[in-house]
Amino acid sequence: MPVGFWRRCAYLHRDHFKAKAQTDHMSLATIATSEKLLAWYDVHHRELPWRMPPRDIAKGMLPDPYHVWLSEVMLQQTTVEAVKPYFRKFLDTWPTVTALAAADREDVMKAWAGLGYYSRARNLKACADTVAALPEARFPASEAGLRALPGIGAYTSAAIAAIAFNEPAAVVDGNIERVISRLFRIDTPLPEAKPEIKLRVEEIMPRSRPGDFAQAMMDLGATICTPRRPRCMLCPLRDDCEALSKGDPEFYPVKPTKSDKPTRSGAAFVAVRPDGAILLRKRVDKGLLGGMTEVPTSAWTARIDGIDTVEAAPFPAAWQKAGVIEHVFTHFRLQLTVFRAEVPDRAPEPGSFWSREILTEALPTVMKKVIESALPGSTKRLK
DNA sequence: CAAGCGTGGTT
DNA sequence: TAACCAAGCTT
Repeated sequence: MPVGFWRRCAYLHRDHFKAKAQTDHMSLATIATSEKLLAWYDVHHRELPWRMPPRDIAKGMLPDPYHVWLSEVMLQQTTVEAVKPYFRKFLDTWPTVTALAAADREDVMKAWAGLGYYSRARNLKACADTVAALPEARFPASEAGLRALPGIGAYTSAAIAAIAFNEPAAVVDGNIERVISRLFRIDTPLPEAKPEIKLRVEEIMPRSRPGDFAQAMMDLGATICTPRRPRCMLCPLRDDCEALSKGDPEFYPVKPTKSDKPTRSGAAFVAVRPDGAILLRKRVDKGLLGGMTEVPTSAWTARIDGIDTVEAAPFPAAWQKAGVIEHVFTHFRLQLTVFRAEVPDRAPEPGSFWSREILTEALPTVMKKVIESALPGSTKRLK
């Protein structure tokens, strides 16, 4: 290939960037960075059930805002692999936001059971109800409009606006905080560094492809610019990364150390009726496991040697110790001593109910552990 | 604004 | 094993 060919290519390349800088109001350097990222994304993007690939975005298509919203709420502090089956189940059961608004709240909680952070499920339903009542039952098409809805905060509103509505919103999640703090070697610890990170994102964000750019940054953070042992040799931004040039990308972002979790303990009671039904009750609609279903338990004390005896039982019965389960929540560890009793049919106390459909109840994982320890096999779906 | 809020996977 | 982490929001 003649030398002139390559010179011409380089020239056209620069010309292309100059044109982009004009239309996107960006500097040449930041254009170069974001163009490298988008070129990488075009080839290496992840295929995800809720995602419209860049080739279709390029044709002018946009993903369904309902799909984007549902996936974004599910993905809050939750891994992609954990979300996939829930996303499919929700879409199968409630194909539109109108369908979700028409659903029973209890059915939504049951479908969310196991995914964690249950305020998300309560807010999801409240948000669906709100959107369904809007003209034409459409999601607001702006970041500000979305931000006002329950369960939609700074990140999610920007993400939906950029991905589903092509609005040039600055999307900042945990991945992007990591990528940006390394790229610009930001020594300010989180969360203090958030405003600076957002400014940097606004700087390098190409106005032409806001949704692809946000997802490209997240894919880069998830697959290349990982928290530990980042694969910098494969990174499309390796030549621009200040942390890499100094040799310490793994050091970023700077975060305060977390204090260790205390342990709480208590007792849980699995009452089994002759027909196999289990006595359950509903937790209040706020706080830990709010709105979810549980077996009767004692209070969970801050002591490891707390109330773990039959004295805390909801009613007298031949309670037998069935085991001890441990569970780790966000801010404490829980140790529950599990008691089981075969009991004759009895009227449940107010707020309690008998259930033979354990598999479909809104039982959080900790309660499935409790029941499983008392009645091995009862929470495992045969398949 | 710091604390509260789940769960499962990785190191 | 314990620590750390994952597409954060609410109060």
